[in-house]
Amino acid sequence: MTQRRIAELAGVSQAAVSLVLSGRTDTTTRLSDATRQRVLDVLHETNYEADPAARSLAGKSNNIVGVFTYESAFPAEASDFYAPLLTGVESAAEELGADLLMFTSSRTHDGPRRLLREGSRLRLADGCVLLGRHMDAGELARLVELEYPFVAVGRRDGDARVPYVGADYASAVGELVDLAVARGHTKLTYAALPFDAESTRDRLAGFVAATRKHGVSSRVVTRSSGEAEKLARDVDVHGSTVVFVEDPVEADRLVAHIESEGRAVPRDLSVVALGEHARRDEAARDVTRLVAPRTALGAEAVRLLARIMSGEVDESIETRVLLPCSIVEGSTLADRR
Amino acid sequence: MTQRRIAELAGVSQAAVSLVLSGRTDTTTRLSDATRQRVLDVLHETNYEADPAARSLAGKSNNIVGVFTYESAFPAEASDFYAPLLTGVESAAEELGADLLMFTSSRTHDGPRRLLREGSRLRLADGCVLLGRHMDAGELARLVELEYPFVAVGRRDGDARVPYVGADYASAVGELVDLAVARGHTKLTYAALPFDAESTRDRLAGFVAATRKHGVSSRVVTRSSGEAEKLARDVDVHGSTVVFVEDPVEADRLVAHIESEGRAVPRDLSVVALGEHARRDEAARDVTRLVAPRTALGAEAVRLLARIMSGEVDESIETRVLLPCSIVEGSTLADRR
DNA sequence: CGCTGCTGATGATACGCATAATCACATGAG
DNA sequence: CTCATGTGATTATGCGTATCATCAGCAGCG
Repeated sequence: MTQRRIAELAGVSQAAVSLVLSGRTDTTTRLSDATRQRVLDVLHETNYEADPAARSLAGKSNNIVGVFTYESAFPAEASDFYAPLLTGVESAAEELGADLLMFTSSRTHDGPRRLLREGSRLRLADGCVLLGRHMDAGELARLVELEYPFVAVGRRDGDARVPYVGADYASAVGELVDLAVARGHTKLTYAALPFDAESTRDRLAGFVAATRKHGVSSRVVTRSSGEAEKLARDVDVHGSTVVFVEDPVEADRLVAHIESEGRAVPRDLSVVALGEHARRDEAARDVTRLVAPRTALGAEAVRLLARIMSGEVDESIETRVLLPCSIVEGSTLADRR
Repeated sequence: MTQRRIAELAGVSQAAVSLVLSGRTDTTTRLSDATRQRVLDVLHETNYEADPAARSLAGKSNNIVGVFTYESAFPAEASDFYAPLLTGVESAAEELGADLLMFTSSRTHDGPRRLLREGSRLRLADGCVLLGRHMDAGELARLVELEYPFVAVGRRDGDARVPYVGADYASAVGELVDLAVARGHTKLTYAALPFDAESTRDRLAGFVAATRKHGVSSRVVTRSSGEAEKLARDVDVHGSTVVFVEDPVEADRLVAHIESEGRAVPRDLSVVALGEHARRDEAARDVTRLVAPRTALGAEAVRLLARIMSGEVDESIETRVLLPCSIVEGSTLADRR
């Protein structure tokens, strides 16, 4: 079913059909209400929808949002991370009446997925949301140069032209420090992940700023996962009463380790996690922690992308958004007053 | 970057570029190795990729697999059901080098999602995988008539022309009956869901065939969810020693109810579930059950779709596939010998 | 030399849509 | 009556690609 067929059925020209569909009512393009109605009737009868390929070729957008994940998104291992994001992406897309084009094809034989290898398969989508912990800065820069509309999920301050929607870890970590200080803690240890990701820097910055503000004693150690024992010793040496553990899994491990030594959390040591893993064991301790608004991140990224695509990027639009994290008070931060 | 630009750079015509890209070597379309190489060089330098929209318009496919879910796919409530399916879909698509177009836009204000409302947004995909418990038979029939390539996940025997990949529930239920009989059970009750879905009929058929084969006493009751108590009474009246519960959640409830009455499972009553819910509480009883190969279903559906799309549907291809379920022996089926 | 057959490449066209340019016609003013 | 004006529709064109038909050139052969 094409516009030409519709036109024949309605006894008009193809152009007339296109005009009716576009809904424009300029002075340059005029149609009488009668013919307009005739065309509309046929359109309705036939359930016609314009061929998106042809629309695209003619320079129109199709309400298709691209989704690029730097790893496979659905498998159980990855789904903890991606599922809430995709939930938000999907619901925002649904609100916008947009479909999602997931670029699953871009796996290179060994390395991570690469976006630009895809060439212009990208162009089928009107814009693209980028998900993943480890994005290639070079690719982001090339996307900017191509003037391809996209939004990264997660803070990406490296290139000032990269639009992103991220979680405001700094503030949330600051709040947790406030809470610890309010409860009488004056010696704090921060256990950082040995990554150099944006979010890692962000959390640490929040910690440093807040401890400085309160003038409390703080110390930062960098620890790989699985070193709960070493971490516990580090803390003891410093004499901290609370540890801020960046990796939530590691926080659980630390709690388990402390308790396995016959000490108690938070009586002997308080533990705060700067994140949350989805597969939290229901039976595990309710660790005091921050929770990133993952579903909101996905949804907001799509909405921002929609704004960018609609051409409203007249400087007035803020293309770098931080959403607040929430705090779960939990039961592992003692009151030392 | 277009073929015309490539052509200018290589000093040939646009048609030549297209011919090189197509890789054909007919007698009707000839290019000297020299020019071919020249074009290839330019193509390589520029990282050119054909515009999928134009390709599509010119009648070519784009390696895009459509995915239609009859409900939102990612939210936690639905993700139990969809996540494993999508995992399979994604990995098979990745193997095929295909991208996934997810039709999230087709929500009607109240009712379920409708596929054909989408009109030809569908056509951007070369074919489509349909996921969901409740598909509209009319829509499937229309898709067949449109000769649009698609594959349904889940048995759909209503219309003989509908290709599907489903789980072989009948055989698996039969095996479970075999197991129960082998363990000395002679009076069996089947608690069916009050739906008229294909899979429901399939499971019941397997039960009926197997009990008939063994010549044991069987009885079928239809029970809505949440009626564990009534179900338990039904079973007692009949004097069955084992209940086959179609709804896995209901099976858990039944076990809990029996035990709350001071009776034991499987000592006083055996319970077999004809399915598995993903959110199984780790602490809950390890119910004897069958497990549908959901990830395999998704992957196989995409592979079948790929075969259909490539035009190999010369009757020789089986477009209706049943994959075997696996059996988890669990601990709720007693040995009565 | 004229014809055929072959090779290597190009021109033309269609795909379905959006849109600028154009046209037919009626109406009113001069 | 003629010309400007406005209205309602159509024609023409371009988007980028695939492909068929065509063409120029050249060699072989009678």
